[in-house]
Amino acid sequence: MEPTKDDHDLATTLSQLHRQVGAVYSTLSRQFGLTMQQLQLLCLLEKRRPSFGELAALLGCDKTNVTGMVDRLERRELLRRTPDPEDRRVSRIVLTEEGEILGQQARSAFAKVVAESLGDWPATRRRDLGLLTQAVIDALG
Amino acid sequence: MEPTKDDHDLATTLSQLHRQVGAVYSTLSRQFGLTMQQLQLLCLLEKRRPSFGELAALLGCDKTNVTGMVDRLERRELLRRTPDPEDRRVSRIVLTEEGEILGQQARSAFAKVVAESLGDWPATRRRDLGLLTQAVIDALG
DNA sequence: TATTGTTATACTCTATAACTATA
DNA sequence: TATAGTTATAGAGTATAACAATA
Repeated sequence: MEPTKDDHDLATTLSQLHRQVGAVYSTLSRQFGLTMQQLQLLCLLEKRRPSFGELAALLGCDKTNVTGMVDRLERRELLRRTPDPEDRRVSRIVLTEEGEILGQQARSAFAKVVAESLGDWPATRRRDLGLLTQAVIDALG
Repeated sequence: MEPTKDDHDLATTLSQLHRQVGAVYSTLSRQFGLTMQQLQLLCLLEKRRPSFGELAALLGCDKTNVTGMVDRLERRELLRRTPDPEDRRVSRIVLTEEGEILGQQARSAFAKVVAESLGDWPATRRRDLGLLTQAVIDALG
């Protein structure tokens, strides 16, 4: 399907949003003494205990990168490698208590930015935004 | 302002969208033989000839990084440094013809993804998405 | 044989501090 | 003196290819 002018405009707007949200993440991650990728990784581990391959897929990067990222976060005791009882090739990545707390704080910090930016929006507008955003996620996925 | 549960949910959804769009960019940039940051830089130069400081602000990174990024893209003849006639300390960054074409192709490729994903949405829904996205950008900015 | 995580390598991105040339 | 771009340095992210352990 060839993109129309309207598709281009929508794409530009989505790009700007992506850049804007990235800027927020960048600021937050520095406040937590983490890189953006580390912050993203920690947030992804909420209620997950993925293998290295699964985490690579979630992050959209190669699995060889995950080894180093996990090394660095494990050195700071924010997460742990644990063996998978069903397949001895597999290691699962689990947050430590400290990592759990930091991830929770990071998610709250981002929610606070949302609250401060969109807190005075009418409930219907906020609901529309949530529904449309979810729809875009589904459509892109 | 303290975030409500609803703020948390909205934040989660916006995070997912950010990750999803990032995945699209990641795929596209590899198709163009560029890193994601290089692709973003090229797209930013559409109709702009920023100084190094201005480009750093647009990218949300330190100006020292820009020197290297521009070096690498200049080596590939996608952009050029040009002197600013009004201030001899300043260099302005300008796309070459080749860079212009590549940037155009990249923007079209992203627009094509949008067309393929959201092309069958009703016009009103697309307009709502555009307006709400723009509103979020303004609110966050 | 195929898959999981790892290592080695090379390149890129990122921030800090110190430098130069202009203003 | 202040600012714009650069350099040096160090750490982190990224992809490719080759490898050991396990399936």
